[in-house]
Amino acid sequence: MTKLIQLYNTLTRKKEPFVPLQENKVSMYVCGPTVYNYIHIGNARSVVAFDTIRRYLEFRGYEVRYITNFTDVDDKIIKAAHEQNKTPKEVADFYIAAFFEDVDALGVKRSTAYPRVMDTIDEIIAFIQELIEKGHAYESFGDVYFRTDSFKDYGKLSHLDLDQLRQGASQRVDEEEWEKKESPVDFALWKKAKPNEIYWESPWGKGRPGWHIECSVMANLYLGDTIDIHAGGQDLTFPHHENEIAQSEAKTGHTFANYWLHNGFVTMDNEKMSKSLGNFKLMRDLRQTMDPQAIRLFLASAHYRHPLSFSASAIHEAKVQLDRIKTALRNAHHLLDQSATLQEGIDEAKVQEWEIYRTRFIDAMDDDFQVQNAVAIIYEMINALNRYLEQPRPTKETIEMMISQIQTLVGILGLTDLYEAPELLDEEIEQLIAERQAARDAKDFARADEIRNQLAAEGIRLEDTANGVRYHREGGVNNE
RNA sequence: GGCGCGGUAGCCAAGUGGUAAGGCCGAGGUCUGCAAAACCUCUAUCGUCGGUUCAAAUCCGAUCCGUGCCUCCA
Repeated sequence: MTKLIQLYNTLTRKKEPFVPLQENKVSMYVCGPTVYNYIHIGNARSVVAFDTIRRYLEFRGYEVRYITNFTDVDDKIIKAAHEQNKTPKEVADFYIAAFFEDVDALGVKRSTAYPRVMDTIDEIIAFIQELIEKGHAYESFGDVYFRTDSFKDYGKLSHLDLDQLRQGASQRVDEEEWEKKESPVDFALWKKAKPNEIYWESPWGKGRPGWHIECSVMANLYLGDTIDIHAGGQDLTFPHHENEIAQSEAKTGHTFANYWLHNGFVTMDNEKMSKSLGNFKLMRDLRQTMDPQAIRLFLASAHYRHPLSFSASAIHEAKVQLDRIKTALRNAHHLLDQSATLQEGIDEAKVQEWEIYRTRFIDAMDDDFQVQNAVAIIYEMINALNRYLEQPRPTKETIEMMISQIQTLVGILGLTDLYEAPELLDEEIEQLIAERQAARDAKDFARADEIRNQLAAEGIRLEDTANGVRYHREGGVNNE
């Protein structure tokens, strides 16, 4: 694999060949959630999109250091804490635990580390101090602001014009801020604590970090001055990521991140799903009635930068597709279990054919992570597998090769454990299945169907095949 | 106003110069005692108008519609 991965870089607005700083190693920072609520499917999309990219980079042989933060100091958390009569840390801890439950269900791989603001205060203060020393920040009435005019590249990521931003901001900023800020576009690095707010001691008095500074500090702390990939939702491009660049590059004098990746939104009725609009679906609620793996497959149904329209029927469609993959794997395994009747040896022509599928999958992913095209190839593989299983003389090793290929590629999409060996059945049920076979042999189809229906009522589905009875348990959520 | 994204079959969604991937749904068929699963076949000329070209969904111009960021938001 000598070809380079191409990825779309928000910074240059172009697809670029991906060349990490160190050969075979990738440093990646993805902005994590502010933990004052459960995550919704829009948040999940971001997590899943970059998890898939991370998994793909690992598949391509890179060692990925993958950092996601938790914002656990923030206005909304403070507000939630007051309302719930808890400390901010308690609120954060609660929603962090909930976050893991949600993303674990989606098959998201754990990050290398999950830094939290509360644990990074000292480093944040030191970082801000350095910015002040270098003239890029100033203290004002207990707050500290970033001096935007001191950073000549401001706006390079979002491609916004500083003068226009200044105009826009000047109309919005209130009188109090006017007094405190040198320029309306300056943003807070440190906020003076209001009464009854959580605070830390600092050279500027009691206060807490602003929103943007944490990511600059954590990325620097865990990944160094320059990182390979920085990612997040499109809505973070401005101001969050723009400000991160300003802070980090002003401090270090080095490029903060070489590649900026931004995922598109999940929409509801053609509108962006967002907490502020209130039109969101919590993962926690969706998981009650929808298979999380189907949700994950749904999230792979469009390119990560494009909008993705959420609907129950779309998830249902994904569930049907997921079942198609699972059924094919199950049927293949069923045939393998009849290995006495299978031929030995491997079909070299099939091996070659399947290398082509693999290559096409890689080509799709190499081109800015076109998962929806990669998934299309998986469906072609499923079709090819199903056809092969129907051949008169399939060989054991060939089937195993196909299963292995499918599982590897589907695993990159975070869909693992799609095949579970059929659980052992109760003796009673075994008896019934045997009885049904006898009934069928005796052409007593009424009795045979009766038993099949009875077992179906217990969630065990029987399928008659040329290679004996196949059964599986239908369980879990149905997505109906 | 500035900076973007998108308009492809009933639905979702690829395709960025050579006569439209894949999936869902639907119809028909094969296999099966039936069912299930699977397989096979069928279903589009690409928002509109104009231009460039031997050739355009794909390039250029115009236009209509939807939508995102510019303030917290994945």
